[in-house]
Amino acid sequence: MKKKRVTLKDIAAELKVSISTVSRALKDHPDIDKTLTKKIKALAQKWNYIPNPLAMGLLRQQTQVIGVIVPDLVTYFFSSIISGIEDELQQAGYYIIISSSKESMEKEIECVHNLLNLRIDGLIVCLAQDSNDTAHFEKVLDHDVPLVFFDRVCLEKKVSTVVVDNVSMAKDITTHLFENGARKIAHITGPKHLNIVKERTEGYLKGLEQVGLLLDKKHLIHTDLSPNNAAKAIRGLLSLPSRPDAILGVNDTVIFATMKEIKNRNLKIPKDILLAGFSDEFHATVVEPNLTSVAHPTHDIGRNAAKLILEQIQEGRSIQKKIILNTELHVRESSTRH
Amino acid sequence: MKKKRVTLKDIAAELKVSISTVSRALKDHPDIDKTLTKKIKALAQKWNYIPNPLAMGLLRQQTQVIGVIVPDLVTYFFSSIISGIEDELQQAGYYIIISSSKESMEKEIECVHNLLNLRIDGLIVCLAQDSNDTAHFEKVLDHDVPLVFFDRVCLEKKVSTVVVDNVSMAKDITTHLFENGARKIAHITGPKHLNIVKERTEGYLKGLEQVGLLLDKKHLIHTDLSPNNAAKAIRGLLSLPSRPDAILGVNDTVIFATMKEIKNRNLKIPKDILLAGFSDEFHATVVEPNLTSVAHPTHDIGRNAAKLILEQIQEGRSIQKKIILNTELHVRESSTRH
DNA sequence: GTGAAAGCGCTAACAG
DNA sequence: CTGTTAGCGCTTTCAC
Repeated sequence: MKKKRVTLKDIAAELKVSISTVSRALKDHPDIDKTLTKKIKALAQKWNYIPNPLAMGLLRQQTQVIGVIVPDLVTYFFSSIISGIEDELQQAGYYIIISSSKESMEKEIECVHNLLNLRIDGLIVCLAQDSNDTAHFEKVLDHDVPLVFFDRVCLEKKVSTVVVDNVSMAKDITTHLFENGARKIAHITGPKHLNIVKERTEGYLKGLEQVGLLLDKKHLIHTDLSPNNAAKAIRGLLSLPSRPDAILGVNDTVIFATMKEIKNRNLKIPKDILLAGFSDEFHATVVEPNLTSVAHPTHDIGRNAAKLILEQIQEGRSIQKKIILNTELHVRESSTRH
Repeated sequence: MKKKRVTLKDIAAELKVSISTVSRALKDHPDIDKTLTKKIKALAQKWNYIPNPLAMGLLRQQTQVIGVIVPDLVTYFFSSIISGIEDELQQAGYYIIISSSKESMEKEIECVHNLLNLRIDGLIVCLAQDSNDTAHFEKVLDHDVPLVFFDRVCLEKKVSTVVVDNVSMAKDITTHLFENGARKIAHITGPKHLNIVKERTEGYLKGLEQVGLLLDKKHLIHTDLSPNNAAKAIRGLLSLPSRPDAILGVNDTVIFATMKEIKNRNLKIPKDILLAGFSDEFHATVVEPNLTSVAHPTHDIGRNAAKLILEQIQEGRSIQKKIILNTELHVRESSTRH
């Protein structure tokens, strides 16, 4: 037996008043008789009345649902950001629907359309790695749906973003490697169109310059972010006549692949090769040796993205803000020689 | 400017026909004139008409949304299960809303109510660790909302579940530890009311019995699943006069805490202590030494839970099925002595 | 073949 | 103070 949810109609019928009276009473409309209000509220309570969000949504043309699109669900970086988004949005009475683009633009486009068709009230996105077109996001803006990017961003002129200072992060980490004795510092990174790749590469180059090292072009490798291709890139690096004595990875996928390859060759970290990355905080202290990495404030990234969305919903108009969050370089065994 | 979504009304007005004609034409109703149908479809296409899910939902009393409640979002085990659920449901045209109970029953109850109030079409749950009451799930059944549990389950008489064979898993792993020389095998596990705890403990005891070891009661520890309390439990174990020479952890949290404590004491794995756990596959090959663990078919757990929900929605009635999926014992360095 | 009308649950302007 | 009405977008009888 489907236990039908109780509606205003049910309450009105029981109390022999009109639906609108019930509706008003439940929102403490001053016009309604206090005693009646009490009676109505009591019954609503007793019958466990909950307004039907579908009806409300239809009326107000809003769903209380925020879409979130991430490249994947299973890495700590993204799941902890989602956790932050959730914490912030749920106390504002919003729900989130999470979709995974699986690092594919095609899938990302599909996700955007699905969510738009669902009539979400806002959209929070981290770009897929091969997302090099913005038409689908323009469409989001066309529909006047609040949009926020985090980490991997685009359309920065029009859309609010939550990011970290990739350039200085990469620069600091590069000079740190130099200070620990590295003279041939390689950088394995991702597709060139991604802002995080561009910025981290820029920081890496600035770091080299600052410590007076020249770039060996063979030491700057653009690959994609998949473990297989990262591994291939690393094998290439390790076979070079000018084998690097330090590797800076663009993210954790790259770093873990790197560690495995280095161990396979019986090279030691940090003795033979220093290792550092932009990583997700969690694994870093579990692997051996512990990994030096830039800790992103993942939970805060999520919270801030959520706040920006809420702000836009309240303001009722698209705003453009850029929030830059602080990171911390966590120096651990993988990059220190004493 | 809010670009209003186009409605049947808009199309009807443009073509000077009635709304119902448009509605019918779009679903290829045989009554409607073929030419008219074509014209209507063409305009709908051109204007990018998408039915409003809110209106449909109100009409049909369904939302196409499935709720998912997990103890947390940030461990690989859960996020990869969610990934499986998503893969299955999205191709069936359903969306998922994920809530995290943060291992708290109170929060879990809140999540259930929130989702129920949202009028979800189904609910997939893994119990929070301190969830020892079922009233909130009875309420789900009362409302005739399809319900499926995975991994940590309850109400098995009435509700469909997706699980693994914990008893034999735990037994196998225990005998495996014995075969690798362990004679004092400890088991650190969680709250007694959880099925996975009960079953794994049972398997552990059966394993001991099979190889002819007697249980040292000090070696079976029930704690909660938090890293801090796990660590405390492990410190206790390691300080015992009868210090164990193998530890079986109930999950990855426990195992990682264990590893750290063992390393802190300068004990070696596997030389001094063997280690094995029920874990989430991913970290196991990243830590040093690689961890022996039972690999859960996480993606499949998710897919199957989703399938069970879809089945119940289609059948229109609550069914009770129990799907037991196979696991694999991945033997790695942490438990082998040669 | 096509249109009019009712209804899903709710709110809000308009009457009394 | 309370009821009536219209309408959010859609489907589905029931008429013609």
